[in-house]
Amino acid sequence: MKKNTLGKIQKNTLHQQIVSLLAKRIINQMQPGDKLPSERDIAADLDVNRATVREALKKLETLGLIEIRHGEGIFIKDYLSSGNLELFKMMIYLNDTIPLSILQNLLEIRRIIVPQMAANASENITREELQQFEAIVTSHDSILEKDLAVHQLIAKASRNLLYIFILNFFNQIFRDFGYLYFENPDNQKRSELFHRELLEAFNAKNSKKAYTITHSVLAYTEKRIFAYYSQIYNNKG
Amino acid sequence: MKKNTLGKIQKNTLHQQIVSLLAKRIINQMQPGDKLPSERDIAADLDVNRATVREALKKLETLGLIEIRHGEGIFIKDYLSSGNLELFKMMIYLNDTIPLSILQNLLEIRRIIVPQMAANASENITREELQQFEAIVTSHDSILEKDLAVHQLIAKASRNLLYIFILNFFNQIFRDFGYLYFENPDNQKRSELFHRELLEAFNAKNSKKAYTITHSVLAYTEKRIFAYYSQIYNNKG
DNA sequence: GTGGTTCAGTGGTTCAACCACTAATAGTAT
DNA sequence: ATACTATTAGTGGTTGAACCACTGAACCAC
Repeated sequence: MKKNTLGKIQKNTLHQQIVSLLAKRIINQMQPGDKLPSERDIAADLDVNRATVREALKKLETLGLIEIRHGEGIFIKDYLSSGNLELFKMMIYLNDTIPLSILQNLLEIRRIIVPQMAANASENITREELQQFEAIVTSHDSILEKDLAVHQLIAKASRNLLYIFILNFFNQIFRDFGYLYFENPDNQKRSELFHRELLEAFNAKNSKKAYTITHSVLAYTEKRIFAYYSQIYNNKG
Repeated sequence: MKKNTLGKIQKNTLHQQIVSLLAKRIINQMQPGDKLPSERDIAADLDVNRATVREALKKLETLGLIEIRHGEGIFIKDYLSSGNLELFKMMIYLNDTIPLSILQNLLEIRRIIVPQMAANASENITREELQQFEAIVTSHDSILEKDLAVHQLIAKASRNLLYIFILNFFNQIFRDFGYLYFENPDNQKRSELFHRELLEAFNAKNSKKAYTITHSVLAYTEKRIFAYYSQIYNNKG
């Protein structure tokens, strides 16, 4: 079976590896409508048990990448029509770096959604949540953790469940890549300023200001990240 | 929900039933951090095989509802911090009807995102896509299918991958509940008008108009749906 | 043609066993 | 007493073989 020949550290479980393997193969080499080999064939091909393959397939199905039809087989779905954000996230993580275009897409939508979320929050935030906000701002956690916590609090205070789940998506990505952004002290100070200003706006229940402040910091973030990327490309070229 | 000409044949697989069962139990009766019984105990309790339970758990894990730790057990995650939109969707479908508050949340965010998407699309749409748009508008499909297709085309033309995946979320829900909305001829005409107007705006590459038109029809939709709900409540009370 | 039957191939489920990891405990050496 | 190690019980991870349930195609009878 699977001999771990002391070469690599196999941190991932077997079915997780199969998920990555199949996902890459599907996205890069197959077309919607194509039929995958049978579970038995995949298992034999990878030299693993069929149950393990099934667990991997179950995940790919949940992501909207494949459709499993009893008695027929496994088919590639048109994931541009049926894929969900989790699939999008996985596609990002399959590569080592986020392509600039994808990053732009991500930041653009974030800039559209989050300010409105902040505006809603300013109108609905409770006294208790305001205290939590203050506790976050004055805490000594890392700026990344503080920023994530602030955003999560905004989403909660918006009183719109959907905002919470959408923000989870951004936060989960930002948690993995955001440390790079906050290595720059200027960026760190900018976010700390944002937190203080937003807290003020919330205290004043000024939704328009909350919107503007949030939009402003997100625009700043975008500029800085693009500048960072340009720098990389220039150094390479 | 789904319109089936002949009625209700639903043949859920075993592990799908287990997903629903466990999801309901977790959401209604358990708290984040709580420990689920072991896979063996769950299997014995439900009188099914452990492999079947594992497939169900795999799905719940992908949805961000639980965390499975090798050697330790299965724990409820704080899904308000880690759940994704697919979990949100499943929570909707666990009940037979969407609560009005959730529907409001859904429509509100749709009204924020989709107009911007249309504005982007008007600037980036290709000649070929314009022809596809026209083909959709002049086709004889049901208004629901046409509307879904139009939205999907907008998302594609926006040249932002994320819009596509976000729109999938809305479309998948709208596909199941939208037929109700289009039973009303006025709503049907309103959407057909929207399609024609938007096509015009796209042809003129008028992004501002595209935004306004889209925002307008979404606002109309919201009003009609709320009116519909109010009617229901009045009839009941 | 139409409808039923058979059959091969596929996913769905079961069973029993073992592997791998974790936390807690008991035991040992210092 | 303290620190370290070995053991152990319980958990998820994986395996192999077998059978069930569904689908589509080929075939047959009418």
